[in-house]
Amino acid sequence: MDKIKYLSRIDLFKGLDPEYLESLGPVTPAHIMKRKTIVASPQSPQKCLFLVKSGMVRLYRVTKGGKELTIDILGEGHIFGEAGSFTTGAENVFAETLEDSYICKINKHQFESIITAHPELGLKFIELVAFRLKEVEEMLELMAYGSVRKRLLYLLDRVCQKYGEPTSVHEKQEADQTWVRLGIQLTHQELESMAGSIRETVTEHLRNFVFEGMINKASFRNRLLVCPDRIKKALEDCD
DNA sequence: ACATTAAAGGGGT
DNA sequence: ACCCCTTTAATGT
Repeated sequence: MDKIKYLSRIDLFKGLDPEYLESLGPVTPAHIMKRKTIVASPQSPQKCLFLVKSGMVRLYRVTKGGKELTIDILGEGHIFGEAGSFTTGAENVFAETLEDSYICKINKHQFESIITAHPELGLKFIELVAFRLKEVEEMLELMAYGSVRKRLLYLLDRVCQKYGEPTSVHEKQEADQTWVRLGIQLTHQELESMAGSIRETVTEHLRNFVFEGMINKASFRNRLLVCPDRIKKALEDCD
């Protein structure tokens, strides 16, 4: 597929002159990775920056007890990895594809020469990292003080913002309420591993959410329909 | 922890 | 390219 078109969809390169993208083309070779393959691990010899051109990648840590803690799920256009002293996401993180993905790998030198040649990319990069930091801080507060219900609501809300797609006419329609479909398959296991709970509890809460009309699972391909407004309201009413 | 159900993978036609 | 069977994963109790 068209390389430039892919590049323009990467957050870091969004809104840039196509001419720039042309010049970046040669240094951003892409790799096709099959579903369920490890893209990066703490053992990776090289510290690289990765661009997700298409597909889906899950970042997670493994705790001492062998449990996986999902840090984030990245879709098309997102970047991750480490490049020099800048890091997006923490160290000791595994990255695994959730579906067949098209991923581009940039090593430290390539990254540095890109930034040197295009300083405004450096600024953009800082913006992205800063945004991430904000997300993490917010999450931290919630994890420390929030109930499981609150944490789940928060996660759903965030996933909505990231992967919500507008619903079509055939799907859920209600006056005044917008429903979005999540462009991602969220299993109870994954929610558990993000909310730091146990699966049975997640199942129970999700059942309640359906009952309270905030989410709806009567939809194809296991992708939830969510009503973000109601989620937000419930979040405020929580504790 | 178990039973049921749904999805993914593989092979053959 | 399609369908069916087997295996594996997800869900509900």
